[in-house]
Amino acid sequence: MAEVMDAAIKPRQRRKEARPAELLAAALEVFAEKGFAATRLEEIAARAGVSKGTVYLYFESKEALFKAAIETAMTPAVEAVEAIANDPTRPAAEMLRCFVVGWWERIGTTQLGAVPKILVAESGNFPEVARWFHETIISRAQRAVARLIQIGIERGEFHPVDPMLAARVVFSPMFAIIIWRRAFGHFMPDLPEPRRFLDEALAILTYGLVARKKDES
Amino acid sequence: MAEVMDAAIKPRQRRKEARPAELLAAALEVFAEKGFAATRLEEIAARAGVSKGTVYLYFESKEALFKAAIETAMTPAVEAVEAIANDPTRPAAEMLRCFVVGWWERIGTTQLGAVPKILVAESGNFPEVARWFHETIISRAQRAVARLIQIGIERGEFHPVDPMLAARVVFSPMFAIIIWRRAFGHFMPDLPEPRRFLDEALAILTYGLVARKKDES
DNA sequence: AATAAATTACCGACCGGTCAGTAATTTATT
DNA sequence: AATAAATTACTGACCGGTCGGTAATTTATT
Repeated sequence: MAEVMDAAIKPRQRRKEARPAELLAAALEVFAEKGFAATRLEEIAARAGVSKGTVYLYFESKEALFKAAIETAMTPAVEAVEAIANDPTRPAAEMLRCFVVGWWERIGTTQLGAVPKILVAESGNFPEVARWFHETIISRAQRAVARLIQIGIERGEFHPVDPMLAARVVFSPMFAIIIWRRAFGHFMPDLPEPRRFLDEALAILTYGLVARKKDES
Repeated sequence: MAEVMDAAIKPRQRRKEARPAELLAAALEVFAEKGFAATRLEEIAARAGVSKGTVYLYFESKEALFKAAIETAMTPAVEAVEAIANDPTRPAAEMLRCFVVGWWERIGTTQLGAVPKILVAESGNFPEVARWFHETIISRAQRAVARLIQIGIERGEFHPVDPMLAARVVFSPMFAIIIWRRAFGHFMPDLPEPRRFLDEALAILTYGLVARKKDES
């Protein structure tokens, strides 16, 4: 929005350094809204405050722009996310909460939250990108959670569940809320506050729905 | 496959009654794979064993075909799914399991499993369809689960959670596995057996990850 | 029963519009 | 003035949608 207005006021600026990043941000936005095939390069260009031709000064093709947008958006978040829950001094349940909340705040609430939806949508058309995403993002994060659960089990804090399966279970509510917000959020005023939802999810995941008769937590 | 071969052997069959259903099935398949914009009508026609022109004998437009494919696929499943868990004589946890397993078997394992992925992908381009899907499928099912949880709470079988939030939490693993299978299943041999995953999810949701010191379930 | 006439499901070439990508041109910067 | 950045005008491929024609089927006629 701001870029577009600037562009209207000051057309034909020369800002070689800033263009790629602005184009990538705009691309992520539009791809997230419309999917790959339905987005027009002209719209991306317009949102970045340039004309279509300019896009080709910085990117080979639409597909290259697409891949670059996803990779540059996600990669810096990966290490940060992986490190989030690596403080084994605290109780396992607390580390789990830290991880989920941290992931939500770093991915779900930001521009990056668009990426899962894009990849689900385009997995059929871009299997290589989907594979890359799954291996370097989802799998990696799930392995981290699985390790964390493994520690919890070894310490006797958790039931002896299958760590990898349990990691996926823990992941599910986060994945679901990110997708739901982006896909159905517009016309869904009754969508729960994500933090409340995640808190409830964490509570259920840690203590379960079933009330014990004897002792209460 | 069989249709295509038959078509190659016996071109130009006249089967007015069978065409619409075959076209809808083929459409659902291709739309699920490629998304709306990227699917070519010619491919749908080919998979249904007819030519492109024939599609327009039975459907107004690509968009009409898209909507029809989704609606006719989902609608018959809705009532069945809603009735699944309406036997309040059994324990709440058992009803919950019934619902999740039933949903998985009726939606997840069939052609219908493609619909959630399509709608996530196209929610930006077809807000009306997405809204319809959310209201008549997701919301409806979640309300059913919420009612079920409410009963569990009133009976003292469940903790006093927020039923609507908890319903979404229960829904998440099912939603996630359906999406994951369709989006990343092809190149993911290590994806868990869905039934094992759902069993683990149910176990965690009902009893929680945290082990109680005093009594063991 | 055989054949001709009428009907209609189906085909596929074609048209028009759209859009990714490119080449020619203009404008900013040094 | 030289060059690099950005725009504009253009091209060609592609695809949704149409339509004249064709072949399968039904009905009428003998």
